[in-house]
Amino acid sequence: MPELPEVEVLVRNLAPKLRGRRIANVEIRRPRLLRPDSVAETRQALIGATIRKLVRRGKFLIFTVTRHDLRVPFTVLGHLGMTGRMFVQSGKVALAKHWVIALSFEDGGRFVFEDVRGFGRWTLDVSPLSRLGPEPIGNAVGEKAFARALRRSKQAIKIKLLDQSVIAGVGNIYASEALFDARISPRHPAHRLTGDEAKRLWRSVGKVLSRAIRLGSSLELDWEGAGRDSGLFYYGRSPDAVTVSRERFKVYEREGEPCERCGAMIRRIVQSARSTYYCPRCQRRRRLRWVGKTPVDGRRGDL
DNA sequence: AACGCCGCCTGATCGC
DNA sequence: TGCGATCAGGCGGCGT
Repeated sequence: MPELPEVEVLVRNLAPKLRGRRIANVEIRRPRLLRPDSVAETRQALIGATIRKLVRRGKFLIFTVTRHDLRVPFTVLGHLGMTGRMFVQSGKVALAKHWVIALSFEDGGRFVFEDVRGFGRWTLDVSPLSRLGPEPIGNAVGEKAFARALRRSKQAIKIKLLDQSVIAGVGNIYASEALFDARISPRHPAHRLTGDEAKRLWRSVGKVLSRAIRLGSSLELDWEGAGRDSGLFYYGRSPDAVTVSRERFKVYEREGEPCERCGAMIRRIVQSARSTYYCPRCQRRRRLRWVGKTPVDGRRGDL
């Protein structure tokens, strides 16, 4: 599933290929991805427009677009959902099997958004951006807001890491990976994390995501027509994708395998209908001792 | 305001 | 072997 690192690698790859290209035509196969816009609105806005810039925020792709008849640039917000892919094609290449949106450029090239399940987004509505929490990398001050959000919630910390208003860009894979790195139990109630644990977790999230970005850029994958220079990897359930990606994860989808730190068997639990993987020995809950009405950190106990 | 739950969606895999 | 059931899960919306 595409999370922050996958989107970051994708954006770095796409940005130079899209910059300055003028859109001649827009084809839309699944209008649902445009919500709340209509096909007509989208086509009217984009045909004749030029892509100027592409950046990432959380798991969103932010396209900045200009038009001769508009004084100010506007924004298209993209999201890969669960199964989205995007690539730029040149020459005569067949459209990908599950293409959902295709932009033809005046120079003959093409931008393709492919999405098997159609959970992605492609919209002029930028309101989702305002609900995002702090960027976990390259953001020295975000830790404060992150820690504050954790203090407000009694939910398990794993669940909070998936909440994009708490921290932007973390998905199911890297939530487990970050908690393993920080040695924090996925079941620990968010508001019970100490200041030190919150700081450690924030740093682990940054570390795990940064590493994934580094690894992503070193891998090749030939997306239909995207070319072998794409420097992209894709995590999926097909045997090939798993082989490519699995080695990057220390706990994700490793139930029953030994923890690389302590050798204990990695476990899988279900939280909010999503799989969580963790090491039951490295990631034990603190056992709280109560002195009167005040919790005091005790030794690490069982889960 | 926090939180649980549902709907969306299709391909791979499971179970009988 | 065949086929229906189940699983995978990001996110917006809705009800409590």
